Amino acid sequence: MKPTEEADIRALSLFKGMADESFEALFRGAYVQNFPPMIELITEGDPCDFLHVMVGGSVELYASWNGRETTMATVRPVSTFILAATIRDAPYLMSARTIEKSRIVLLPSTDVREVFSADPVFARAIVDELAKCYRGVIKNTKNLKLRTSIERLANYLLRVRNFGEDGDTVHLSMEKRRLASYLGMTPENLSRAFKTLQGYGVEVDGARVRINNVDDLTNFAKPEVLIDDFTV
Amino acid sequence: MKPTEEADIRALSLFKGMADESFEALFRGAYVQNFPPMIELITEGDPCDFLHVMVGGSVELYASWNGRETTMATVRPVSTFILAATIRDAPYLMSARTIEKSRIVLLPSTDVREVFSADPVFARAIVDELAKCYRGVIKNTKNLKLRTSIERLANYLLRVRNFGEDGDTVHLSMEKRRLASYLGMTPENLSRAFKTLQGYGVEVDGARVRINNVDDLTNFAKPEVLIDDFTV
DNA sequence: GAACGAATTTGACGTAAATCAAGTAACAGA
DNA sequence: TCTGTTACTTGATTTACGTCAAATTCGTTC
Repeated sequence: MKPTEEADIRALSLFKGMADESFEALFRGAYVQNFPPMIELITEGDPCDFLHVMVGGSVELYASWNGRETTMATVRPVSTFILAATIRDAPYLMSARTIEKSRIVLLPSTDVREVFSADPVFARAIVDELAKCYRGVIKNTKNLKLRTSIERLANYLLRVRNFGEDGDTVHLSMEKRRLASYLGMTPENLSRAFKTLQGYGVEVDGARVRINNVDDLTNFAKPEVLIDDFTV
Repeated sequence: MKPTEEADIRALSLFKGMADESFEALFRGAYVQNFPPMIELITEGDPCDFLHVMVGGSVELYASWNGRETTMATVRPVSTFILAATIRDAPYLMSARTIEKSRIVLLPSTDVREVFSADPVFARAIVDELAKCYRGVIKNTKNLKLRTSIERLANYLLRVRNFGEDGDTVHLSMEKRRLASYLGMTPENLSRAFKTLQGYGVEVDGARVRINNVDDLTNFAKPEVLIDDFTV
């Protein structure tokens, strides 16, 4: 692991406050690996052997049933994934594959659970992280059950937008078909949803999206802290 | 609080292993209250002052947005709700109302957080509980995104059924309109979904449901551990 | 047990979204 | 630069689901 990477990981809220010796104990048994794109990292149902820490690239978490598949989340550096399975020593509920070339630190689950027992600061951080993740999924459920697909897209755009003088812009950070799946719709429907949002000043050019009239779109999307603000 | 109630609460996985003095410290500031039906206990967005422990009755957790409303869960004794908000000292993401006359123990959030810091066994139990809740919500998301409403109903029936010699039966433990909302559909559609499942041997008579051909229904529903088994 | 109101069911209909089938644009590799 | 592949878009169609309105059932109160 490169020193800058270690510093980045150490700065994560999950590891920030913990004692140095705990951090060392945790990362002593760590593997760092580089993966090519489209590699299946974990498979749902498999036992959970490692806590994963992203340090480069991007990873898609997805789930399947009966031949269907849906994107649950995309993970980017620097962050961890599959904390809950690690803690409970339970099988993965989701699969993960690299989207692009990715660099990932693998922490043996047993080490995580050991350090958890030994370091109360780490324990507290894990609880905070888990509670945050839980609340994130609850918000996602509200989003899915209370909104139409067009409303979900509109709120997504508002959430990931970059503010600008002459209106706001969005760089779609994933392929449209993946975004569609994440938002719970088909690629065809996403395409049409973008068309509908043209009526609210949304202009699409490949992965570039312009929001020409933020008020109009906001008025339509009705974003709300308890659904769309992932910091609360 | 009645002694039998205290024993029931003590037996919850969340409180089972903790030291007696921690348990006492936690329940010293507790209120026990009886609520009539249809009382709004908590409102989404409000600050979280208490961890709630159900000891009698039943409570609906629901969420609203833009005039729409959806049932997120129903809680029954003996169990807790809104642990994540308590831990993070964050606003409620869901509202709660009593469905029937209910008896609830209210633990001040500050006490929960204090005892959490003092008792590592309790801390560990909270982490376990949170991880379990998190995984429950993930399963729910998979259910919503990967299945049609009829498939969700079929799997719900299989999950809550009581096994019997001459086929299995289900007692619907909530009104159909609430079940519909929980499953992400309208009451009208639930009614029609039941009709569709007649073709797979499902017979409905009020809140009583008979599953005449378990194999047929299972074959259609394709239940799966990683979605439908809430113990894993 | 009669009467009321609420929940549920049913049917007709409208809307949202998935599917199917081309076609077009973007992109990677030769 | 050409070429094959993949993603994206568009239109036509089907399916799933929601809405509306009316009946029917159910449970509760008097």
